[in-house]
Amino acid sequence: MVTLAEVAQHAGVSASTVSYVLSGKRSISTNTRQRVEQSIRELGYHPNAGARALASSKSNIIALMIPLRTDIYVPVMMEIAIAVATTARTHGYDVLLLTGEEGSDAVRRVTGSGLADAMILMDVELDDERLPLLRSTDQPSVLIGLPADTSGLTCVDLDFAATGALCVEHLAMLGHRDIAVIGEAPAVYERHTGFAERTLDGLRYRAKELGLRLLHRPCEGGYDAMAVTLARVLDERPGTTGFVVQNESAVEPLLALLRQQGRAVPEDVSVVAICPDQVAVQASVRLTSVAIPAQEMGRNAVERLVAKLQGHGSDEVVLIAPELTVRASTGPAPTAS
Amino acid sequence: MVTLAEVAQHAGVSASTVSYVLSGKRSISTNTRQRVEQSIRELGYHPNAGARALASSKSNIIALMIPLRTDIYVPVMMEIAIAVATTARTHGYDVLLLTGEEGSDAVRRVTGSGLADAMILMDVELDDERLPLLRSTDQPSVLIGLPADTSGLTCVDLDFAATGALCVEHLAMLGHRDIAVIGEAPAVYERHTGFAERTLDGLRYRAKELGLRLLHRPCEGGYDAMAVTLARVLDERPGTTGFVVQNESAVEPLLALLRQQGRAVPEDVSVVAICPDQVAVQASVRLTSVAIPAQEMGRNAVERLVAKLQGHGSDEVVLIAPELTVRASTGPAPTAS
DNA sequence: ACTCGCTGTCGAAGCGCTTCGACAACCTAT
DNA sequence: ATAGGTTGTCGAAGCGCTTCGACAGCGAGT
Repeated sequence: MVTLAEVAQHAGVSASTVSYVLSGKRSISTNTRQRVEQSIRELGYHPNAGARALASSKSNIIALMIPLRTDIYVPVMMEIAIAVATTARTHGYDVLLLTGEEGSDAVRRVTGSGLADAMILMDVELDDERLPLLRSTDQPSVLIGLPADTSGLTCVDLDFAATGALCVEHLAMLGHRDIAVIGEAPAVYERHTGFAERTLDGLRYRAKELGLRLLHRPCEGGYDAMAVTLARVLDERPGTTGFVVQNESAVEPLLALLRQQGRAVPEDVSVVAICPDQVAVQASVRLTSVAIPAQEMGRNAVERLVAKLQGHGSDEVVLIAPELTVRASTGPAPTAS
Repeated sequence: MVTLAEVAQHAGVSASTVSYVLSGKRSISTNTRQRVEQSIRELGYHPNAGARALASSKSNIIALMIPLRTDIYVPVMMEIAIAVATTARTHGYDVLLLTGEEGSDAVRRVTGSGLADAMILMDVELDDERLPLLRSTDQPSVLIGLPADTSGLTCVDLDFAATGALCVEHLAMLGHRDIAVIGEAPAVYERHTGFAERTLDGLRYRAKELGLRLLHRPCEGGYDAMAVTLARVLDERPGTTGFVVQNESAVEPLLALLRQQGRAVPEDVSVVAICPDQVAVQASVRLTSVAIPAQEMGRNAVERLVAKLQGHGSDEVVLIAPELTVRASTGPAPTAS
């Protein structure tokens, strides 16, 4: 293992000079810098992370806490995680992967040990147990998702309320009056995951404003669950012509079931999905959808965090505006009678 | 921030004693130990990770390199990652998330800087650029996946060759003679991803042994791509009655298309999938499938790695035996006219 | 010519921990 | 009673780096 001291010796300068070449925190003559850089290359020097962390009390690591659960759309999580990792790298940070399993303990461990300089939390619940800790520590953090009380916190998320509103508006504009919402699994609502509830709020509020009838049913996803849910919906509201689907694993089953029942999409019923674009275009009917901007959320979270670590950057809530892309699954409501 | 020295002072012992209480590397009297532990609790002490890493030259971190690409089944990757993270924690390790983006550089960076003690690589190609580096360093590593040459490496993977064979056998036993394989996206084969090719080898070898006809077609996934692929397959081999699907995003499209064409599953055609159980049971027809044991792979990889870090544990290739679960998508071949 | 203020470099002091050797205190075996 | 072995504790060195203050050298301003 090559050390700073060896590089210094090889280049004929002091250790501190090498350090300054590396960090750029003091000016170094071009000549010296080149000599040092040459030595670094020749010796294949890599600064030791532990020593750095100890001396500078900075680890250059960002902790990312991902949920253990797999009842919410996994590819979105993965995409966010990857976006976080790659964006972090462009800022010189590495990413430590924590699973939600440890909960608050993980937060304590990481902040306490200086393992990471900052953290990003995903899958935040409305009243998350980790929040008090986050507020009381001086370690910067960013949440992906929105808790009930955002005071003193920085959050990045899709504006799910606006997303809900947008879906309703689109259907309303096309003349649909009876709308059914196929939601996430019941467990997601039971644990008060913000995004699901906020979407629902947006849907309901706008539906009321526009005078539409709205029926919301959680759904586990998969064919069997969807079949049961759809049957119930059509039983209660036979006139339903518009669907909003928020559970990606219910999308395809819904389309198949509708087809099976002889209801054409989009001639008889319209379907709007809230899902990643990839899902929307790969479905059996190209879906009109509001995309979940996973990459942007991940990137944004890191950028906000880095800003905080550099001193500028303040607590704020960033809501990404939803965008609805019209594809082949929505059309004018069938004229009644 | 509380330091070891402060704990020592509070407990009335020396710093080294506290250290030994923490590590258990020397015997400590019950009395002293309890006093120290009490102080640790009272002061809320957390050992500083950087200092620890520097002094012990161990970071207690395992690096996990995941692929950036999203053309292979993402939930499997995620499940592996989560299994790695949770298993690592039970052994006292944290996980550093690296994306494939940096390639060999990441390996160099991590080993050179002592950021991690060991690493796990996913999505290994048959002739991976990172392998020479891995062989030449003394840092322990485990691959999830199988390169062409495994000498000097530890690998964990599902036995995909056996998986292919198993699928063929199952269909053969049911009387199917003409089998079509719907594979991963062409890009996956082009970059020589081991698992895809090994599955194919297993399929072909066993098909030949059993005297079956086999047709393999890569497929991007999604409805449109699957429609084209299926049309070609049925055009070339109209007598095809058995399908093996390895691309999870082609499964549902295939089922829908078959239904659409009036081919009943499993009465007219049988479908075997290679996919996680969750996908198999959520499909529109409960699928006979060989499960991809993501959790087991992640756990196994970590355990092997930890063994290596502790000195025991040697290079070896662990192939997990495939298990085929019969569900509702396979049945006897229709008697030829 | 003399001071002032840069610029570029160095030395030394830690950062908080692990670990080695030393050693006092005690126990056991002779 | 003495040598030998345990057991529990301590002090000090050092892991590889960052960073602060010091200062030599030099050009510019008066």
